[in-house]
Amino acid sequence: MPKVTIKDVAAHAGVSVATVSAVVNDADWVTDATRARVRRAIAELGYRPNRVARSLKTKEAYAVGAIVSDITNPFFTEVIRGLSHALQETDRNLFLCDADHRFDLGDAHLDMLIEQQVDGLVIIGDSVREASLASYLRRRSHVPVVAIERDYTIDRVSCLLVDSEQGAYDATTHLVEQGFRRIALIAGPEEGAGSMTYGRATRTAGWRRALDNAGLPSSDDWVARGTFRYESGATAMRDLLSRPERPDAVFVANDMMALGAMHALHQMGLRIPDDVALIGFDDIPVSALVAPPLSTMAMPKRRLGRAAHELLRAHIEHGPGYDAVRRTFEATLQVRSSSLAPAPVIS
Amino acid sequence: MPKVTIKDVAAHAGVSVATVSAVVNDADWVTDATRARVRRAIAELGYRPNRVARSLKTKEAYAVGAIVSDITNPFFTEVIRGLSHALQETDRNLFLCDADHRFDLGDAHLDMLIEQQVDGLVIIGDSVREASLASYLRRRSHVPVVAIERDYTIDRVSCLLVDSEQGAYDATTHLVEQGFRRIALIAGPEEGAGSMTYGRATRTAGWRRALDNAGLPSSDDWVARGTFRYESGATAMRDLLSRPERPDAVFVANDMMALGAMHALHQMGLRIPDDVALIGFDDIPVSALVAPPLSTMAMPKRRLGRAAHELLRAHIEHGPGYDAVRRTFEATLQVRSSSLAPAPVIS
DNA sequence: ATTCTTATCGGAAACGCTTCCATAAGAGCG
DNA sequence: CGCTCTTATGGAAGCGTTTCCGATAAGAAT
Repeated sequence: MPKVTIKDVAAHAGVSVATVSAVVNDADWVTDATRARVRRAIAELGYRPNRVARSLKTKEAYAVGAIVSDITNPFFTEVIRGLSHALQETDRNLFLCDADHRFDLGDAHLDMLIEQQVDGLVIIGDSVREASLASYLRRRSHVPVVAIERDYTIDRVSCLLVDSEQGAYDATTHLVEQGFRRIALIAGPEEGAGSMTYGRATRTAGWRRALDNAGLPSSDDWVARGTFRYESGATAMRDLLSRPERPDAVFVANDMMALGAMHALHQMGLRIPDDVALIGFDDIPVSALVAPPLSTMAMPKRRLGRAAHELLRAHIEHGPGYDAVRRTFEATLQVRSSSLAPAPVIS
Repeated sequence: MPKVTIKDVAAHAGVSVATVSAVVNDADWVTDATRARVRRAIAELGYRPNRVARSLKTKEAYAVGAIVSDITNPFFTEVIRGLSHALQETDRNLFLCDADHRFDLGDAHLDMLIEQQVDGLVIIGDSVREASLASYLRRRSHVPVVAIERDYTIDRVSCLLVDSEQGAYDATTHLVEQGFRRIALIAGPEEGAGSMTYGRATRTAGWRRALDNAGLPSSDDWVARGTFRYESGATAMRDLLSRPERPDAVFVANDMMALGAMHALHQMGLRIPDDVALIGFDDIPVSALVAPPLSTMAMPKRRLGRAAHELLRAHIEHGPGYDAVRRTFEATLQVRSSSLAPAPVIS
């Protein structure tokens, strides 16, 4: 079965290729009679339009590219699911690239996606360096770009962020309200200085504001640092427990580390939340599954994905010269057992 | 900046488009001098070849499509990572589609991928019905297809499977060796009859063989069924515990359900493995993180992804008329705390 | 009956690239 | 020095679409 093209259909239906194209694209000038004839020919021959040829002509790829910093991270896959669904509804394909935390891979993928003429780009997490992206956008076609959970200060790049400071504040305040008084923090990598301005970096600020607000201490004696990965959470927890004064609660900057902390606590025979309470950030699916279920700040993951698509579509339709958008979403408190006051026993 | 095409480069370098094409594609007949000149023109203009145009001419998409039944499932994302990396090395793109357990979505994606002229297809998990795939392959271009963890009996479709029967046998035998005697099973959906022949379906067979082998009972009184999802594991566990005789160990057909079972056990105040031991299947990353760490049968996830790519590439290069391959991988026992004999206390 | 609209359709160019084939210029040869 | 043979390069067709514009036919208007 040699591929059947629009010409074959035209011949089979006894019309011109222009006409076939018209009925495929729902042009309004085709007679019902011929339309039916063409439709029948299409069905009989099993014709499917060739998107590649169409793209070449229309200069639309009917596809967007996405680069994600870590496809095995549950947080990101939820975002991708949201994006993917939205895309599917507008009949667009998704080029998905996994950078696996490697910037060189991210750059390589960026290259390919541009060559692939995608009509939009979404960057999820920290997968592409600011400099790489900026230089691409400057010297090459300026495709619309929207970033999720990554804060770029590049012209024409829209950013979808989560209000980490406020989220951290809410999480910590929740701990305060539950009666905890020695509230430690397991933060992400050292911020400030030359480091990039993640949303996450400000989680420390939110924690501090909440404690200041409650008249509780927020000195560096109460903070340990991790790398956002599971193991580093365990290490940080052990670090915290080895200090002179033991915390009775810990706010952890993301769930993966909180899970690690939980593991360390279990190992040392400490109970959660009775001995040490815990609250995380991200609300990855696993967090509800561990014992005890982990309290956390929930992010609108699917919505982030969908929003990225909507923005992209708006940018694409608007053509060059749109205004980059910068939108921040709220994280909402998700209370589970790990952060509850020990006094009134919860079943 | 209007897009710079091969013509612009040719003009700028004072050569023909054919020559530019030749140097881009590393043809061997170009003089070093002109090659250098063209290279410089390319650099100065920031030219990047248009893959769409190239694809139209060469009839190669330089991309493969993948349809995954659930992108939020950690098992699948590991497979995808393997696939993605392999693809990246051969300079091919990945169209990734999430079917979200919906066959209609899977079909829709199949449609788009075919229109997109991908040069290969990999189907991960149960995302596309056998009938849909068969009809596509019959009536349309026969692109190479390789399925992972899904057993198709379609001509020209290669399958990469895991030896579930043997894995289940090993898992159950491990339980026997640890001294457990009342070993229950939480299986997947009802098999046999008209249901499709998952690799997973044979996990029941492996469990049974191990018990028969050890002279232990393997009647239906010891088996509960789930849907491979977390909640169903909890339900099945409660079901099992409500029966006259309580099991002292359970082999669960996948980790997600095992996690659910674990949750149910915790809720009822039962200890693992002291009261009931547990072993799962898949070795998703979370399994190492829960308390107690879950024993499981590890699958070569990344290798599956890479193998899919290699097969696909072989099929593509061989052109039509290749022989479909059917390869099965071994699952290996991953012992953690959840399945250890309670007698000698483990730290 | 003639002209003018209007609705419906076909011809053909173009999108950016690859590739086959022709061609021009040297090189080698008797 | 004319000839062939090689080597480097350019011309042009064509991949499967879309789309502009012109052609045709039918009916309306005169």
